[in-house]
Amino acid sequence: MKSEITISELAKLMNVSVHQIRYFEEKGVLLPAYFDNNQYRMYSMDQVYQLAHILLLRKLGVPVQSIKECMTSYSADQYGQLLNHSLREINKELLRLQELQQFITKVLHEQMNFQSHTNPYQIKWRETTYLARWLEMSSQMTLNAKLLAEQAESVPNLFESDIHFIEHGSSTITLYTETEAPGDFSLPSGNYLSTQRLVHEEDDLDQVIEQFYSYAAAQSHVIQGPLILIERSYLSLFSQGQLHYELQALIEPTTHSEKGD
DNA sequence: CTTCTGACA
DNA sequence: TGTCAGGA
Repeated sequence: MKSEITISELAKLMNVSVHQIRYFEEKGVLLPAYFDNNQYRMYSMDQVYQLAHILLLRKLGVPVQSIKECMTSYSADQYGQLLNHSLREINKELLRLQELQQFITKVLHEQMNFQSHTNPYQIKWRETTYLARWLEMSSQMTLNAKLLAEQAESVPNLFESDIHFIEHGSSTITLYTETEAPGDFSLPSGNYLSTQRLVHEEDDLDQVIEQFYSYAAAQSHVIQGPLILIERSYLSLFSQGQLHYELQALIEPTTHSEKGD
């Protein structure tokens, strides 16, 4: 009996597809031990070891194209460098995944937080927040694609961040993203009146803002500083065609007696 | 039933 | 990389 195996047996043994084995052959990295009379490829133990090496190199990120010269001419030292390099790549990937993981949990938390409140208005304690200026525009102007495209400095994951719209004075609105201290601008810690809304049209926002101020007045909250509009476009994932906004404004530490039931 | 080549998405 | 055709 012959000790060689067919391509499908090799594939099953090594947990790869038959196609992939032929592909390796096409690229000259894994030749069969011989061809049977019926043109079937036959593989022996040598090929098994060889394929194991190829698969290992693939896992290390070596493209199939370069595996040939790798296996034929690499010194132990060069393999050391290769291993070191892929270790660095893996660490980068790990970091990327951890950031993604953080983002996902953040979205989940914010989504839960948003859904859970029956009263649309809340008072939130906010620690000092540092903001990085990213774009300034006139109050009249609405944010459009052209404006974004023309902006030279791009924020890495702009639409995964909380974009703060703050009106300074009456004619300009500045867009900020959160950052580490010191930043270009900071929001003081304190109690903020907050409301979160989903809006269809950007124009609806004006009404929400009006309502916000009337509510504050009705509750005798004295608003300090500018209105802060936070856009979380990533939360719109849960609601087709609507944008998620949060309005916040610092309120004066009221001394009203709140312990009445 | 298995594999082969070649083409294609 | 998977899948399909058409032949051996």
